[in-house]
Amino acid sequence: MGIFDQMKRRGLISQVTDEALKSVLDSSKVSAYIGFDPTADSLHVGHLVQIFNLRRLQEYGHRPIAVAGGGTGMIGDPSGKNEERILLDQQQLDDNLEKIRMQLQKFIDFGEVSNKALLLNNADWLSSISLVDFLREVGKHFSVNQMVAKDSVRSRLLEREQGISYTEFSYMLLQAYDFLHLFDNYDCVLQMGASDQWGNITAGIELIRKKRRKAAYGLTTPLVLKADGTKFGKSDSGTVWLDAEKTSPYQFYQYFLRVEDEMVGGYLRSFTWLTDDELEDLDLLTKEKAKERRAQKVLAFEITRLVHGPEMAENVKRASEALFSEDITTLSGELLDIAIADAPSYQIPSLVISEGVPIVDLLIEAGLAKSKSEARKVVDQGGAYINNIRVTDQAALVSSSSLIDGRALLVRRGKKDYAVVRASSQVE
RNA sequence: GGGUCGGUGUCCGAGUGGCCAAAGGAAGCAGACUGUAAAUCUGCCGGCUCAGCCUACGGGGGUUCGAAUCCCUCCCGGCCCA
Repeated sequence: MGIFDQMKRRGLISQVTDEALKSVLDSSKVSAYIGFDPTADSLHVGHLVQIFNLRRLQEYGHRPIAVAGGGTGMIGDPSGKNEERILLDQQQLDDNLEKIRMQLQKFIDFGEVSNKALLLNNADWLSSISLVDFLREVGKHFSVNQMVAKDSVRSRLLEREQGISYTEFSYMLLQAYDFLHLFDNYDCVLQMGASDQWGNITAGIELIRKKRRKAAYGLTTPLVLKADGTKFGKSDSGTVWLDAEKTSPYQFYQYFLRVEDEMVGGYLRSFTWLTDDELEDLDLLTKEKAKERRAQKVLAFEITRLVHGPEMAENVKRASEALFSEDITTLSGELLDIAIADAPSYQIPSLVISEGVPIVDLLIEAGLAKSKSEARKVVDQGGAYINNIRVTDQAALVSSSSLIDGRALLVRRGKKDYAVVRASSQVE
């Protein structure tokens, strides 16, 4: 089965500009690109669909091109945004770009294979073109009438309170120019992206058609959503990032473990390389033995493995199992260490804990509450636990007697937020 | 530049001199039920040295016993006109 059918089967295709794309992909090796604007210092799970698509392309022998938006990032894509963005400064963009570059390299092979991937920065060609040239070469081919009709622009035009600046209005032209540039210099004939990129992608295809009289293709993937219809990739604590510094592998794993039944099948298809048979088996298990959450477990493990590596996936899986087991206190010594090695944790000098630490302070120190008021409320409402035992007294002191194996204890807030508190011998 | 409407807590959005830490909704948090799911129900939802105090209704200044509410000024945004 070709890549097109494979993607289709997995529900990864929202729209294509031309059905002929299938035969193009099946009968030849092409170059295709996806752009990533450096709007933050890390990519997040929402980007994974696109990253994995590049990877799929490569597996099928095509050449993936990842374009880092050093140039377009300076402008700001209005697609999917209902308000004008704040412009990022150069320094921030550069920093972001560098981090994103590092992340992309983990997923796509830029090495010595014949169809090795390319990583380009559109600032290289966008920042050098003069405005007058750009308007003559690119702008001339677009009618404002059509641009205004594009979803990303129209919604902003219709909005009462929020307009759109000329800067953002121009964004689609820059992206169109990117495609033209890649078409000319890298034989790139396909651009992919999320469905909100449709307008920008077709703009590029039109530009190529008008200027070069050649065909280029576009393919969009469905926007990944959560069961409640909101955007995927936002957890309670915010965006789920790929950067382990911003979202710990433990939290990352947990996010996918908690995916709703009705979404898990789709996520497995988007984010893993399981075979059709495996997928169907898991679908069935979700349906008939939902309680076991087999699919969620596979999803969480697989995606953590892809993003953070097999070893880390194993560790956080173990940590999750240990933390959520009832008899945490019976775990001891070595086993405890292994279990909680990659759980969120912080250290507290043993001298301090031997004097007793107020539960309220402990919750804050462990990062489970933002203020004393919040911590008190949690205790009041019965949401505070030490070693999985509920603490209801606001004034309760936690002392060394709570330490498991004399070394660590477990603080929990609510059902699922844990922190491991380790006692350290040095006093700082 | 002119006119006009607007800027309220995480977001949306009421409030037009005291009863306002500010209606309502959403989000979020905790609890119950479950499966670390969804739905539902209950409570909470600015901070603190917590029957009190402090900080908050774009910024600054003023009027007043008292302002989110009135006045002045500045900043920001929408729309219309130039």
